Amino acid sequence: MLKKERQAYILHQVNLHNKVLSSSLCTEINVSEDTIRRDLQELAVEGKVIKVHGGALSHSFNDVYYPTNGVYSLNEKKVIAQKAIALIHNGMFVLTSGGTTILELARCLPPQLKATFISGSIPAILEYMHHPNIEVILIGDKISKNSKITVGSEAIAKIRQVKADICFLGTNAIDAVHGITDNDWEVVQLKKAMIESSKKVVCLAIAEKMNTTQPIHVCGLDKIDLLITELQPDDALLKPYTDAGVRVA
Amino acid sequence: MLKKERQAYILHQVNLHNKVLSSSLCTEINVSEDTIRRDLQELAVEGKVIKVHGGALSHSFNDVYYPTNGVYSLNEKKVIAQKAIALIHNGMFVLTSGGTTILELARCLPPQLKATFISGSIPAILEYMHHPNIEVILIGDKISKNSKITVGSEAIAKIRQVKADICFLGTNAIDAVHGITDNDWEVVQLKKAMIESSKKVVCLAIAEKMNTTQPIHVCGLDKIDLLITELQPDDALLKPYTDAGVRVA
DNA sequence: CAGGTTTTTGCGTTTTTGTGCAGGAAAATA
DNA sequence: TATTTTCCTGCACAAAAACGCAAAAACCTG
Repeated sequence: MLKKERQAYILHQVNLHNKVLSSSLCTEINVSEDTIRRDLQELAVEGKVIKVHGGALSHSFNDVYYPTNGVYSLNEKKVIAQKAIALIHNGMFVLTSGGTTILELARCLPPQLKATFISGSIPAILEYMHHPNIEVILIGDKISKNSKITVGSEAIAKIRQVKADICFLGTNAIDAVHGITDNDWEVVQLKKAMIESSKKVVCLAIAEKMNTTQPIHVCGLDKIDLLITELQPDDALLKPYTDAGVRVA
Repeated sequence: MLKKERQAYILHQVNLHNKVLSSSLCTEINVSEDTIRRDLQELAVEGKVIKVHGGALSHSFNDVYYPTNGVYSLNEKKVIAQKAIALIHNGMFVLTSGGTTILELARCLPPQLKATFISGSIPAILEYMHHPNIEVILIGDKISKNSKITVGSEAIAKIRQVKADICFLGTNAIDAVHGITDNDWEVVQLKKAMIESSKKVVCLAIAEKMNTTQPIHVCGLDKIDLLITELQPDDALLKPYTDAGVRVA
């Protein structure tokens, strides 16, 4: 990895999360802590980041620190993302839907990972594009402006053509009886196709979405190989799902 | 292998992967590392690549990580965008390439306009999505990270399926003798397909790009219905093109 | 086409750059 | 205050770049 490349990655991380730890960066990029420190030093004198003890901060950090907004339930989603990332290995073909949880997954992908990501979600694609080592395949078709995802028969046909190793579904509603449900007919069609085209289906859901339903049926629990939430696997909330035969993490 | 040939190959690799290592290039092309270094040096002073320790980076590398602030020659591009917009009417199917000029066109679209825009350029698509009344069709395929556009046979096949009313091409180089040329093989393939799929081909170019050439041929002037620049139609610079039968605006 | 010039390329040698490591200083934490 | 973490300095080593040089190829040119 080139020096400039590494610094660009660091900068991207800083701008994304508003802060970076030198300790975590050095394990991510697999260089010594000194190198990271020197990089942060350089970026600091260039005015790109603010260097602090233990890492660096984004310039806009001061502005966005007090309002604790950002993405809704960000920490929960980070936990989910980390669990999901553990399932992705080099060389895999990964199919993903859209949604903020998927977005967080995209942001947290380790830079050394070499895999192919396939999606029709514009925000997700934008994140994948920033990654140095992953190949990005975009599913094309008409764009649904509110869900920012490509929808339509062409998109579904394309998804049917791929055979992915794993599929990550951001979930709007999941319930032990009704399985996964959603509220956008076209998005549901896509998710169905994605499930059919993947060897393994992983469902990402924050606990809040559990035991809720939406009007349109996506699939039953039997189609789901793994359910990832921010909870501990033995949490009582998850029992109905394990009882139904779904693995949880 | 000729020197020019080699440099074109290097440039292509840089544009394709955003970076090249001198070490890998010299084994690929089978020349000494010095030669590669000299090539990269030359390409760097020509502004084609950014030379760094260990290899070189694409110029658009930075854009991938830091959002492009000041667009180059913004005012000229605004003028061009306005002229182009005058050609778009309600109900039209519009095919566009990528590039900052196209982006400016996207930003300046009047909000009442109802049309369908088709593109594989991610930045362009993002702009179109913000528009209240236009339909957006995204051409899918593998994403080229440096040009932020989808490239590949699937994308070309999709473009061939459409029959657009008008096609706007952002232009890297145009010349009265060689016509339109570019430096990325895959992007050229797309542009060719777009030209074939459109009733009318409009070429957008800032004057600076005129009378310059790039290694790869896109099309001759005979394919172009209209050439839009920021210049007055009777500007002397445009004479070679009007003489060749191209309408200018 | 002979002779000279320029361009291009490869090979040592020297210099610079990038990186990691060790030990002590400084800062945060308890 | 004690202890851990982070930081800084100097140093060593390896990789890459710069430089000078020479051989070879290409190219003028009368």
